[in-house]
Amino acid sequence: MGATLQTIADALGVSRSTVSNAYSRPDQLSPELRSRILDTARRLGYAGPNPNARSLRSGKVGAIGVLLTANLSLAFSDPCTVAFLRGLAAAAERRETSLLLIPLPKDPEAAQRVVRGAVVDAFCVYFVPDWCGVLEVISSRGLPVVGGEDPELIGPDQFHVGIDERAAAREVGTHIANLGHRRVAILGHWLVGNRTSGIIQVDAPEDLPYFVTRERILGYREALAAADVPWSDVLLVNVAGSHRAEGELAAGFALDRGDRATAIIATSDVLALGAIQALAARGLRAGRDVSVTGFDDIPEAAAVGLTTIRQSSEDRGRLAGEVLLDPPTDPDRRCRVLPTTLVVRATTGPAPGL
Amino acid sequence: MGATLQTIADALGVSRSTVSNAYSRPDQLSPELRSRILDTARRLGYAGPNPNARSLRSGKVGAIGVLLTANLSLAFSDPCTVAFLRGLAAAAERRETSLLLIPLPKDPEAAQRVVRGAVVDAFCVYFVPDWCGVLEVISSRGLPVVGGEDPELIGPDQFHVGIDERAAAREVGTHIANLGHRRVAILGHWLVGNRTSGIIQVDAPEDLPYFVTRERILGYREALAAADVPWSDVLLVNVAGSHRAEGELAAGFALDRGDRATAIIATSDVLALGAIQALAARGLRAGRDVSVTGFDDIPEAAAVGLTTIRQSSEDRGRLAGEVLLDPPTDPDRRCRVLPTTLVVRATTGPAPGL
DNA sequence: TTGAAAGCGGTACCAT
DNA sequence: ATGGTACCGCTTTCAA
Repeated sequence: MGATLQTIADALGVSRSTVSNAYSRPDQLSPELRSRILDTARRLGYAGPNPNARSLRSGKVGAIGVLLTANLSLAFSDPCTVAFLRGLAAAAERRETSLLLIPLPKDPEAAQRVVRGAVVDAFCVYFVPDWCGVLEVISSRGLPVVGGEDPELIGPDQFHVGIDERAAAREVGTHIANLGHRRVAILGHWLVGNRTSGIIQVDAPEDLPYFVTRERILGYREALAAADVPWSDVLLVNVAGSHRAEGELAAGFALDRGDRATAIIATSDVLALGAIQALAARGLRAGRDVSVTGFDDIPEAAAVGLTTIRQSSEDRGRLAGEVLLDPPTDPDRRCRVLPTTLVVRATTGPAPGL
Repeated sequence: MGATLQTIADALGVSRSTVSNAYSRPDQLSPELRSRILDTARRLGYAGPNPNARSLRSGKVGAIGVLLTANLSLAFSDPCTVAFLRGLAAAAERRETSLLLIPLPKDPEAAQRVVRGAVVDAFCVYFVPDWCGVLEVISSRGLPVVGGEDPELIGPDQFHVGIDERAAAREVGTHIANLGHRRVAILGHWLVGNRTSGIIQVDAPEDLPYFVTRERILGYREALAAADVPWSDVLLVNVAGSHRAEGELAAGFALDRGDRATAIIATSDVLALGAIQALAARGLRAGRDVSVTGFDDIPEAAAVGLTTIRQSSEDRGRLAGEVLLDPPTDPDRRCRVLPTTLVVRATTGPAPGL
């Protein structure tokens, strides 16, 4: 406590450099002197070089910053995010690197401040709205970034690891259209920034703020349009969260009206599971009365027979970590697109009356 | 990139202090000058004060270090750990604080090095073996710690947030003994340090390396002893992990032998769920043929009717964060013991033949 | 092998 | 309101 390199140096009558070397470059001094130094340090209660000072000097911290929208606690509720972090963590620990989980304030200015001030060597952005400007801050700090969101990340220190969100969503849309559904509702998590769930009208989905949900919506729209289901006929429900209960609530908007939807497309499995609950509560059966699809293929999806898109969030996290920890020199490998599969199970079936 | 405070100062012919103030203390200079500074900074691609340098000088980082044993990725697999982190995160984000998730190497020396080098303001230790010496490193760094493990943490900067592990375990043991069970097996996660599951003999549980499992084992032993079940009759199985599959495997050791156990006590719900699977695979029913107990009361426990100890890992995490973020002045509040309850459900019943 | 000195990029106190 | 000037604690040439 309170002891510094100098303290030890003085106590032994050696120079600071030597003490520093005793910790950071053992080969630069005699083993004997080194052990004398280490002993004295222990005796004086010196904990070793101050990490702050060391990283200021060396420019390395040993941590990668993970940018997560809004509440961190939510990150730990969502199975997909947890899987992603698990993969990322696996990659990080192999290099004795830590993960700095950074809660991003809602206010863009505050968000930027936080990103500017994070003590890290690199960033991983996960589910961050386009407008908050954190990518700009990162690049102005000159730090590497990997994102699953913006495939336009292509600078020398910028990487992309993700899936083809739009193509995957298109598969879902096509599947639903092929089954003859014409009254379709889409439950989208955080389609818009506000905090309340409800029906919204989005004439231009290309302007939605979150890359992931935006792309998925665009994919659904493309597929439905190809099957002559006009976008204006599609009911869009914004879901202000990623919990099952919110999915259940949101599904209610699609179910409790005269022209009940015959198909509910959810942008995540968690929401879809909620929708299935909503059906059950109304005496309806998923796959017969109303078709339901999800996205992600979390473990529970298989258990309830949910039709969904399979992706491996864990792989995605792992790859993101690896890309950051030893950056590929080959520019082609700076952008990785992982595979997805449409998994058709029991919750989708022909539109009733066909 | 490459621009510093000085760069901006020179460009405007003002002093570094002023530029610094423009960022850190807006009230110390005229709004006009401030905006001129900020503009120039933007123009010159200056990202704002270097976080490393700032934290070296100010002594604050805005992050709390979370020490997790072995693989971080495991932390994200275990529902209990995830819940704990969720609570911790909730407390942290309220103060614009980040969480540095630190994977602790197996090797004690490496572990200490990592802890010594972590750029944080405080630590939270979660499931760390006694012998690795990280607590000592933390205290020599003079940083606050909160742990759920060692209630002996009582220094002015040391806090404890946990449950009475032993008393809770004692309740389980008493419950099992009261049901008449005499052939008892205990599945314990990480009872010993090695990486393989199997039957072990532990004559002195008080020497087990992990606080949490040690206390629980001691609690079980006390309760069983009080009911005249000698410790030497109890089958102890070490489980090298915290996955359901490992619980299933471990339960096999207790089931596939002549004097099959009539009760399986697991130190966590996840293991208990695995044990129930092991029973099913052998055509046995939990609660009738063999009683099973868990610990934690994770959501799935209720679903399968598991008898267990209820605790709130999320509360624990939240409280740990709060204690670190604004330390109680009252010494009594430096040690918080959260409540637990024995929840008796369907997986425990009278010993067969009674 | 060891030591001296110059930063790394800021912040904070004290003048002005 | 702005500037001057010590540091913060360590690493890193370079010289001895």
